[in-house]
Amino acid sequence: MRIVTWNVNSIKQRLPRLLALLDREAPDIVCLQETKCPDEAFPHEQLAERGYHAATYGQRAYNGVAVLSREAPLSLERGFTADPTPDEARLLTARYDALTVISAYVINGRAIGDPAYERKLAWLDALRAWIAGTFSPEEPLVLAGDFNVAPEARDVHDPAGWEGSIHFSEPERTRVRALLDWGFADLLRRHTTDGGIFTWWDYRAGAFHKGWGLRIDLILGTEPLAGRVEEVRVDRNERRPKAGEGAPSDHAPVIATLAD
DNA sequence: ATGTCACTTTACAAGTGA
Repeated sequence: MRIVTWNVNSIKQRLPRLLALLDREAPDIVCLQETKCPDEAFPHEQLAERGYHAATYGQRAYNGVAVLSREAPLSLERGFTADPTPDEARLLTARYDALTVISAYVINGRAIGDPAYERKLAWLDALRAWIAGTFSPEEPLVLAGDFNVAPEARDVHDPAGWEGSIHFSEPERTRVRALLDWGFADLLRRHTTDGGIFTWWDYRAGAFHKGWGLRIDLILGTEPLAGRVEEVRVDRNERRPKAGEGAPSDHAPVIATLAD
């Protein structure tokens, strides 16, 4: 089984690259974030031609998440109980026979001390509480998406420079650890201990070219899935300006392969 | 720290969020 997560920064802008990725990787599950697309405008037809069902929770202009799958989900849930920002389309749960998949787009937070930063921490607290009250670590569950948090120093190109900044403050890292403590594994860390693996590079200042990246896109899985990890990699090529049709997202896809 | 991108609107330029 292959699971992908990708913050596409507009499904409309990234559709040619997404379709190419489906052809190239043949994933079973794809979690998308920042689709920036109302549900009725989602490109369902092009995806159906590739054999994918698209479960969507979108809105105009901002946010928006989706789960693509070869099999139609048994049920869907948009948002979660006690979401502090219920008007923002940031979380979608799709249930299948073999597993449950959550696609999440965590609040960016802008800067330490910004009201959005406090909302980010509260959102992650509420998410953990909902997961703990809804699921079991014994069941096959995936929580994948843009966490807007780099978990550890090895996930940051310049840890000393980033320490205490947005995406790499201790309160944010504590929230990610709380999810791991509940019973998730960071699937990439089941495959490799290497540092310097990044999933996001700022569009500005030539950050990608300079290697100024962070690993903030994660695929978390409970043990029934984490125990089956064969490989987890980042498709950095998707971040290159001329690698595909159209401009790149500022995020690269994360691709996990699990034993069947 | 900021050399961009995608989106929106009392739209052909400027503000916003990231």
